[in-house]
Amino acid sequence: MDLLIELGALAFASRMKRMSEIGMQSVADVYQYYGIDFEAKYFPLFYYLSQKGEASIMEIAEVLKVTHPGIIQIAKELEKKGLIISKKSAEDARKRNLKLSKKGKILLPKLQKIWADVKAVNADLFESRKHNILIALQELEDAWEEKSYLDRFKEFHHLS
Amino acid sequence: MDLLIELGALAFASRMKRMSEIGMQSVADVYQYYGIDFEAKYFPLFYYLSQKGEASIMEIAEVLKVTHPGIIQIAKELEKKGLIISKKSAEDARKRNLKLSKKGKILLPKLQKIWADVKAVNADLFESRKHNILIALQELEDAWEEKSYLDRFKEFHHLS
DNA sequence: CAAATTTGCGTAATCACTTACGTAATTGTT
DNA sequence: AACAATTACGTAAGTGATTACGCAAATTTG
Repeated sequence: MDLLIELGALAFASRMKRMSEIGMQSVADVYQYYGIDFEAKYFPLFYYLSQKGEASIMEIAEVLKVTHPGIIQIAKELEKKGLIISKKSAEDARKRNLKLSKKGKILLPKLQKIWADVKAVNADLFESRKHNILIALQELEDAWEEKSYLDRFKEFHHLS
Repeated sequence: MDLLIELGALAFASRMKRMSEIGMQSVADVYQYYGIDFEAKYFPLFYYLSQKGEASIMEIAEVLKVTHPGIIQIAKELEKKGLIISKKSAEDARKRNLKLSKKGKILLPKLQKIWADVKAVNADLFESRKHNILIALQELEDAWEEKSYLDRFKEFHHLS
């Protein structure tokens, strides 16, 4: 008996988490396959810097929708590996700006090639299905933004 | 600019995790709304025991697809709250069996009512969409089981 | 323009798991 | 029956994020 199926929507959160962990591990496997010293968790920050050039801690945290201590931690690791550098902003002394280091810029093309391949495999894995999980996820995120779960719940109770 | 959209499948794992956290918090809100001292993370274990009656640590871990130390931790909390009890198995002295306590059984009907309501709200939230995330998730879990991500990746490379 | 508020960052503690490892009980092998 | 291998459980430490809190710099406002 697969209890997880029986639980259905109620165990949704755990299943999402497990799936996300599998996803992270999968990307880790790919980096290892290429013998590249890069972790899946670095991707959002590193990718954003590769596009934006330079950005402050808070800006990155907001765009990537994580908390700023999370960015600080990942930035610390990437800085230790020499892939990014940071310096105080000239315009605003509160801000610390991050950008790719020379070493990071050298690594970038290799990573971009991997990312492109990952994207292609993902396209096959995700987009070729009748129920597209990426679209489904986006719809759910939008629905959540529009009205909180508890509000939906209360509404349901007034009706029933 | 919404980077998360641009990232698409590549940031899939982080989005899954975030969504799962929102889901967990939502259920927590509902318990609080009812003034019930129960946490979202208890659900899988408590629900399984309510169905199965009695089960060992490892059995639960396998069914719920988490590691056994995870079960031990949650069981510890539930035991402290007096909602479950545990005793060494008579047949196998290595095993420790868990089951609902009297207090747990008294709480159960209230929880079942909440779970039923949550399920109804979820049905509206999840199933009424064009792209059903539960089905999509199931499809993805099945696909993953069938062939690992790295294998897909390698296959893609041999072809390209 | 001084005081109050807000913003950006950093550290510490916490959380819900995990992996790693050790011990005791059971099972399998000869 | 002895010994090896496996299984069940427990503890400790690690992970990748979070919340809570504090300080310093910038901005707002009376």
